[in-house]
Amino acid sequence: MKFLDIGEVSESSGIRPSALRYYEEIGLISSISRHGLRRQFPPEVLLQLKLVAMGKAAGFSLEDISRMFGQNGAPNLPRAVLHEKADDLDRQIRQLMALRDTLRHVADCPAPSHMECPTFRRLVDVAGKRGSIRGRRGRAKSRHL
Amino acid sequence: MKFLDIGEVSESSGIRPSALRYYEEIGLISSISRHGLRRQFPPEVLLQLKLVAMGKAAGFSLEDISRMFGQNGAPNLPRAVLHEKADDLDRQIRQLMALRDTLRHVADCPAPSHMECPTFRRLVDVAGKRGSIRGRRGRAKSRHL
DNA sequence: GCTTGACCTAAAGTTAACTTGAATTCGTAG
DNA sequence: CTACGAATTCAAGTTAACTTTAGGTCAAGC
Repeated sequence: MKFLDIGEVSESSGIRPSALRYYEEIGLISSISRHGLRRQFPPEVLLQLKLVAMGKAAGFSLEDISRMFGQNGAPNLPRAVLHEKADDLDRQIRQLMALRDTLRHVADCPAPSHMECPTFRRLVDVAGKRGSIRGRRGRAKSRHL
Repeated sequence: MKFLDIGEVSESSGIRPSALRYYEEIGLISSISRHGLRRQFPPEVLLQLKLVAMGKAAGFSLEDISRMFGQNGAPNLPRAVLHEKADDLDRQIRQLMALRDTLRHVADCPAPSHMECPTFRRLVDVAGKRGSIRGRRGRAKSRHL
């Protein structure tokens, strides 16, 4: 039984102990037992935390993330919903690629006002004309489980 | 001179008037004049808001975004920094793709515990072993302009 | 046995990004 | 000219995701 205490988990995940305690409090991860007062984490927690990091990078709330991969690592969302989320991610990826290209363009284009540069405008106009740009926080929550 | 008032901007951007006022307050966008009390926005504001949406989807703070594309639409960051941000985005895109694939995998894989599924573990292990996973908020701000 | 360092809890504080509410001001249509 | 609706300001409230602080606990090494 090689369990990790919070300092080790923090060290190798790069997440602060206070955040790890918070994650446990909200049920995102869980420690397996205590050694005295100290939480003992199973090694899989590191993989879970990686998933959490990916979810955060995608802008999901911790609540969404724990619904996607229940503390056990198994999702408690129906397949269809997971596929929807994957589709959302595809849209978001296209947006990020557009932003990346835009950034590189503005870094290199010598035009004084980008607003009139056709290349710039074309870049910005990628990623779907209407809708589907799910906000990163707030009301979006009420819209999709 | 066809200017837009806040309701029209809100309507066609999907952003609430209160948010638009907030954006103006923090200098992210700016109205050109007033008609009575009412703000008049130039049409380019819609393009700017699209940029803002892309930046938000990437997890940048509004402050970061306004540094990237000053209210004029011209960035006030040096080229090198912009390229760095583009590189960050590339890393993030790879992460989102990994998450997307993971999501599709868990939706379809019938294994009871994903933690032991090799396909699952491989998917999660994409996107760089160490570092570079810039947090979405908080201390990261102090790290990179 | 005592100290030390890593951990603990509970409660309060922080920040970004908005939203809400209350009281007020316009311009336009009738 | 008056009423209406869309906008305005300013202050206060909200939420997620943590961090900070204060005071306490414990196991391991000397």
